[in-house]
Amino acid sequence: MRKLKESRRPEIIDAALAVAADRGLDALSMRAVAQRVGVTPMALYGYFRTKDELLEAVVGRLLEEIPPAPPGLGWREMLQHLAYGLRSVAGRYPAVLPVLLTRPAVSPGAIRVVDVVYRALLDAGVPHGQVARLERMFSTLAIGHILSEMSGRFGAGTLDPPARRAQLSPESLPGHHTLGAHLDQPVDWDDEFTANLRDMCDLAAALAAADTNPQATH
Amino acid sequence: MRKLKESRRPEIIDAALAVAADRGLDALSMRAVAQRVGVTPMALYGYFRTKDELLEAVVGRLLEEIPPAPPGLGWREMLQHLAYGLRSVAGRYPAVLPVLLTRPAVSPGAIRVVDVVYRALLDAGVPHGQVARLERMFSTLAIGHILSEMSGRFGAGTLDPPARRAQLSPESLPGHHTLGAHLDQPVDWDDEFTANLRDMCDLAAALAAADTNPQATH
DNA sequence: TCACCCCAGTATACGGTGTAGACCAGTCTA
DNA sequence: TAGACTGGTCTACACCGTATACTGGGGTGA
Repeated sequence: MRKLKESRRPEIIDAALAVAADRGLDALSMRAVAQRVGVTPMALYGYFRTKDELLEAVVGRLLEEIPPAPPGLGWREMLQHLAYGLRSVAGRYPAVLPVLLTRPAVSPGAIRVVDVVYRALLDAGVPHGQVARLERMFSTLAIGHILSEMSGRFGAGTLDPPARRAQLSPESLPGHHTLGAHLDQPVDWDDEFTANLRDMCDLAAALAAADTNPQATH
Repeated sequence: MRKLKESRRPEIIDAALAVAADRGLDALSMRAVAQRVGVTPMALYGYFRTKDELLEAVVGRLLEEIPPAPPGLGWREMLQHLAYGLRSVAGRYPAVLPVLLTRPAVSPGAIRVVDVVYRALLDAGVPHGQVARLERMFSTLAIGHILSEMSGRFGAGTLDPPARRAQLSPESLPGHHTLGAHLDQPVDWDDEFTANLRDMCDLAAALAAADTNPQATH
């Protein structure tokens, strides 16, 4: 089977998304997808050469599911709209997130998303030479945050924070000691995501200002 | 086996790193690690309750390999030292990187690293209530950048940028069109990493300034 | 000296995974 | 009507994480 079939690709991608959505990360197996489609596992290999390839297609579809921004938004709102859209889409299909951070965005849907970010940053007045970098920074942070949050990196691991800190002598962790109770308060990840987003926008604004007003830099 | 043994943990972690380093992350199986140690797979479960727990320990060891910062550094230099240190360690064991972004940092080594960031941000004057968030933002960005860079997300994928853009009608990608040649220039990832780091430090400084000088916000 | 227990490590097995390779029933075409 | 193509099946392989049951040897108390 040199050339891949096209006909049922969308159907398969849908099935994969459905499986990821309601049976979770680890359950996204070729067998599970195949069963959902109503077909033998090996039949999928007529449409995708490997599971990885299927996942890439899933990511493409996922980005296309981000609703397009309503017209007339300011650049901050556009970036917010995109980030929240990505977050909610990712929340529905957490299993494919790692793929998002390790594969180049080559599908048409992905390029469309990148273009929205470019436009927003240009609107913000970020110098042309820095737009691409800032887009990478923005997407890295957004995806990284969502991934960390959903995979549990921001969680407590096997120990809760106080017990964890007790492992080490307090005076060897002056930072933790100074912050004290701040560290034990529960975090609202929605708020944190919003705050990070605001900071990134401020950063873009600062870069824009530094460009039109060079002596203000540093 | 309620309580875990300690004696050979370091040896096992070393073996895991070695396996990941020279056979890739996919080959990092309990069986492979066990073989490296010269023991039966099930013997590992006397030292780690699950594979996940082993991976957490591996992350810890990796962070411990970051050389400690020389004393007397300013907060920007401390953050830089840490970020570059992480980047070079990650370069030695690229396969373990995804683990860094998906497991909580609970080992003593990891906590030490987090503490260094806390101290730097406190030195910078970031308000106590925002230090933890900024640390997460900082680490997410640093790890995310390194991971993206090393896994090829920042690369061109199967198409080079011009060909990729040609897939879509140019007028549907105004951002790409406006940026034009800027997008085709090769990127120096060292420079980009440094620039992102600088921006993050500026962000911290801005938050600190907004705190001591509230009317300057927004 | 002997019996006991503890403990590190082993052996086996279960239910899962991705996927290679051979095969097969229809349908379309020469 | 024979042959090729197409879409799918079936079987099998090598591997995964890990639960359960076991074993051989050293240390200790009687």
